[in-house]
Amino acid sequence: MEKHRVQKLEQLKSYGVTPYVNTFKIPFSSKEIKEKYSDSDKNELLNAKYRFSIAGRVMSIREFGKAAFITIKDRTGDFQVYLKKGEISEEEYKVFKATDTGDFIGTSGFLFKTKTGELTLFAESYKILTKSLRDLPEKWHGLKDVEKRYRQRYTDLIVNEHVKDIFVTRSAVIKRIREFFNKRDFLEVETPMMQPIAGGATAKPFVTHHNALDMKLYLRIAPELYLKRLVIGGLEKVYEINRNFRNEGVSTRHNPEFTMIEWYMAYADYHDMMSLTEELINDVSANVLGKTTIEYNNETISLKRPWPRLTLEEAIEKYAHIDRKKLSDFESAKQTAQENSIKIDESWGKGKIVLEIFEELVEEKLIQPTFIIDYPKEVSPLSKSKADDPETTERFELFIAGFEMANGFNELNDPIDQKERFEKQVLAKDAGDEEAHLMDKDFLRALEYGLPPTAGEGLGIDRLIMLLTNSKSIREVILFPHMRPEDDYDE
RNA sequence: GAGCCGUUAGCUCAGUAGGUAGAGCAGCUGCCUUUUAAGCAGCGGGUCGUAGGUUCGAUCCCUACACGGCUCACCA
Repeated sequence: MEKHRVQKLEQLKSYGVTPYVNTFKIPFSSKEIKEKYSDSDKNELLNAKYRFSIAGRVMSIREFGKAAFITIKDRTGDFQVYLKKGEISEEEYKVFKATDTGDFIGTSGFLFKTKTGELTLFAESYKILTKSLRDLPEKWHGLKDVEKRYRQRYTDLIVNEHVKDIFVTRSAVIKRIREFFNKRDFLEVETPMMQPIAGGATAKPFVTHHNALDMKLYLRIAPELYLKRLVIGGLEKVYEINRNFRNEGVSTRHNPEFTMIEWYMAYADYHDMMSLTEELINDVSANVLGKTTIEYNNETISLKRPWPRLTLEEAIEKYAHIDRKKLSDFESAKQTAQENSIKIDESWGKGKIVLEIFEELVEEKLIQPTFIIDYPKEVSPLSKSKADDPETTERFELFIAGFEMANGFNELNDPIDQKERFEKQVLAKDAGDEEAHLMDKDFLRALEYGLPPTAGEGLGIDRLIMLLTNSKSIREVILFPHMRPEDDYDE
């Protein structure tokens, strides 16, 4: 706390004025008032004396002698208040003198225009609604310290306008996504965040414990297996927007908890899903940003449809200039990886090696939206195989700006095949692969009742927001990104 | 988990080839009744991230640790 502020707090109390007012009614936001009167004639305003009450946080005070201009800020923007000794009571003037930037004030008066034509409220009454006991960051440079910005997001939001814009955009994007799916007759559902078996993805889960039931629970790594149970139950078209938790490293693209939308659609296939994805991202960008060409990290990205659909091998051939014949069998794939200094593990099969080559040599080059299709079965334990090629699955991933944005596939609905794949995962788990799937017997039972032909997809909301707000780090689009605790802070 | 970089006033940043620190904004005191980075004059403010070490003396050099950023690894 700042001494001079505490002194002013004491002063206010000595006047018999509370520094924390219970309520103050403001019928209109600053923006609403501006929209209505900004174009009004100066003299007309003076004659009409439109009276309003407004409130907000004091961002700056420009004082001279017996008058002052105060800029306050509410959620819709800034508004200027003019205050003149003699036009408010002596006591109110004393309250004004005890005002610091950062305080919330409430004031009533009439509208007028200054010499420079700025719509301003001429104060006839004045109150401090909430006294602020901490100094705001500096007014020109704002708050730059990244650590403080994330830890004290409230401060960041007060002084860095762009930060607020990102989260306004985030909210609008999610709202539009909901509308997109609702319009198409999808049902929004919520499935367990705490799961006895963390399935639906390959990732290390967080573990917790339920005391009363004395059982281990995992924070979910994906909602996938529950959503498919719902399709089995006849819901046919479902989606869920919620958090997933993965106990892995943090980076500019990874936060331990992140938001995904997953949706499932019976009687659709993965090509339908790709088309829907093109439509979704175009719709969201057009409606939220008003455009479908966006700048990201000094690249211009066009969302114009259709987006290329390349198989893994085609992409490697095109972007890494490696003949796909060199990927056709295990030995040549292994040799190709070694020729390109890509480290491979002894346990990997051909599919995993080809995927690794793709990730090392191609992924970052996929700046324009591109679907990579037909992934090896080896790395796709929940996807359906192609009818004419059982080692390849009908699966795609979407890449934009060099990173993975979405992952979708035709859902494996053969319970016997699924059981075999789970068994392989269990073997891998026993061999030390912490990310391998566990056997989920209830899910197999559900599949035995019959899952209609279904395609499903997951799309990373945070990454989509990064793309649409030109944010280089995922922390810029998450209000409270994960941080180590502060060991101490100044009082 | 590894490497590199950073941490100085409320904020943004300088700085000391080792002699306990400065600027602007913010704050305080004056003057100023239409300013908007208001202006003018003056004043106060720092265990220089933490703990050790070297040294007559450390904010500066060394070591460890903490937190953060970036890159890599893991991954979405």
